[in-house]
Amino acid sequence: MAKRPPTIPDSELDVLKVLWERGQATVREALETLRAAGRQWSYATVATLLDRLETKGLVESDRSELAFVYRPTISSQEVQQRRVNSLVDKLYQGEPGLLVLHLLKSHALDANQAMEVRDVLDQMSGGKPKKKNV
Amino acid sequence: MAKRPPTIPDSELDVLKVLWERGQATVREALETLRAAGRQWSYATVATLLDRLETKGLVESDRSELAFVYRPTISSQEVQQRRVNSLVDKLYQGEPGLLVLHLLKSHALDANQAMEVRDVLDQMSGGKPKKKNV
DNA sequence: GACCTTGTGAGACAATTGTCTTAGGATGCG
DNA sequence: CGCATCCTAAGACAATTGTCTCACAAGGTC
Repeated sequence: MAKRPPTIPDSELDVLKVLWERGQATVREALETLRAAGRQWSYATVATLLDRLETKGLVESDRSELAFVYRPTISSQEVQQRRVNSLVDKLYQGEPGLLVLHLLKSHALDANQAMEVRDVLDQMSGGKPKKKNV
Repeated sequence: MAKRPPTIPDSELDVLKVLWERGQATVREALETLRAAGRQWSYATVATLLDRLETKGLVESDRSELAFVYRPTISSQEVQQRRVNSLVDKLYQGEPGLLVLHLLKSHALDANQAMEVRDVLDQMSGGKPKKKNV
């Protein structure tokens, strides 16, 4: 009986991102940040989204002050993890490698990132598989 | 005026996958395939999903026979592309490289795929890295 | 105390998604 | 022909998402 993780719609994700950035925020603070970032939402909309996030257990609120202070209870890493897994399951036969290949083929990495990737690969399978049949 | 691509909900995606696999299918054929794959849908549900996909322009139907024959008008590659781009935009600052790193760090690749990845990397920046502007 | 200002609570309301029911047209068979 | 099938059309209906309106409480201000 694993309760499936709640879905996070786009609008809620935008609000969650603000909380990740600042650590915590009131409705008004989140609103300002979102406005600055181009979202033209009303105060009530942000309040609703935070409320829904709390219902889903993804943020919690400190209600001791007049304006509630919201804090995320889920990390961006965890959300990334979920989204990536879901994508891999749904469109890459559960094979993360296929997604990696797809990404590399359609978007060139800059030199730094390419190097990092090589490093990770090298560390992965112990040493570096130098020669093999080709 | 770019009309944003239609969203493809999970249930529709499942039906679309059947069409990709078989090339085309009637409602009943799709239903059978989905049943075999564990989806316990009614005939009408599959019909509705195909209809919605057609409305969105993602499949087209040949109506010359009694039972319409549906065919996808979008490739799985294209859907993958869209999903990946959206994921990268929303959770990886638009940096595909970050997603690649994340994937490699959390899921080890098998040797073959690792090799493939190296190949792609090598071809990418025309050989070894470590060179400034070109 | 009478008034603003900020906040929350409750819920409206349309679009989308997930799934199905029902009505009626076309076909096949005795 | 008459009836059982199979098919599509139309739409019901609840849950979720995207956004907002309205009413009303708590606190400051003069």
